[in-house]
Amino acid sequence: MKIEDLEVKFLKALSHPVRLKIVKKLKKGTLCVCELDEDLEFSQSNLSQHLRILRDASVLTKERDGSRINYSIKDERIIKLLDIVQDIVLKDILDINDKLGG
Amino acid sequence: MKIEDLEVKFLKALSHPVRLKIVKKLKKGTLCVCELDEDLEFSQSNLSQHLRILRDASVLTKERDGSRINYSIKDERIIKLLDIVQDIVLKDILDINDKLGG
DNA sequence: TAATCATATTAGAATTTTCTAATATCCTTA
DNA sequence: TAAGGATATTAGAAAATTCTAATATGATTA
Repeated sequence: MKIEDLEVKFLKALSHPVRLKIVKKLKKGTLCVCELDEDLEFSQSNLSQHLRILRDASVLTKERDGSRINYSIKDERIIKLLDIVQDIVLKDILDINDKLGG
Repeated sequence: MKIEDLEVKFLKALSHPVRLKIVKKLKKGTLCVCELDEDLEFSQSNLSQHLRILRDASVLTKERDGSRINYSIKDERIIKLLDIVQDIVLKDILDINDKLGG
């Protein structure tokens, strides 16, 4: 697989409301699937599918701990990356409000 | 629209091989549509559609110059962001090769 | 080792995205 | 103002993604 395809795969993994929420939850540290499942409003199998997509794209890693599976963000720079995305989007909202507000 | 939706929209815009290629082409600076059209292997209307998606997601901005339209990256941090994505993916490839190679 | 808890996989329907082809718009120049 | 060049829009078919429901796997405990 070419580098560009991997980049697209990586970005695509983050481009989903549920998956982005999952990754944000993990910014503070490792969580098991059961904890991730808590306030996400959809089925367990769906969560599992999203986790697989995030793993396959190298966003998350998993590790077994007894009967539980712990997930964590694979690379610290992913947190930085999400912060940049947030900044860009926020700036954009502010710019729009400026133009509307006068 | 909520912040998270905008973040997803932004990331989704970048998550397509053609669109990522377009944005990378623009890292060096502004280009008109005709220049972007050059070595991209698909129809003009399709290119135009991708450009709209990138605009709508605040990745690019456009500006008219006579009969031409120039596109550029809206926020410098987008370049930084793409570099981080590349680094993460590259590191991942190297790690995998390490494990395979011994 | 049977039962149970935690997580993963599969199949297929529903939704969304993408592309092509046709057409429209908007600027420039003759 | 007609013609041509540059870009955008639209409709709809094709392809990809997402979700649900059912089932499977794997570890723990009774």
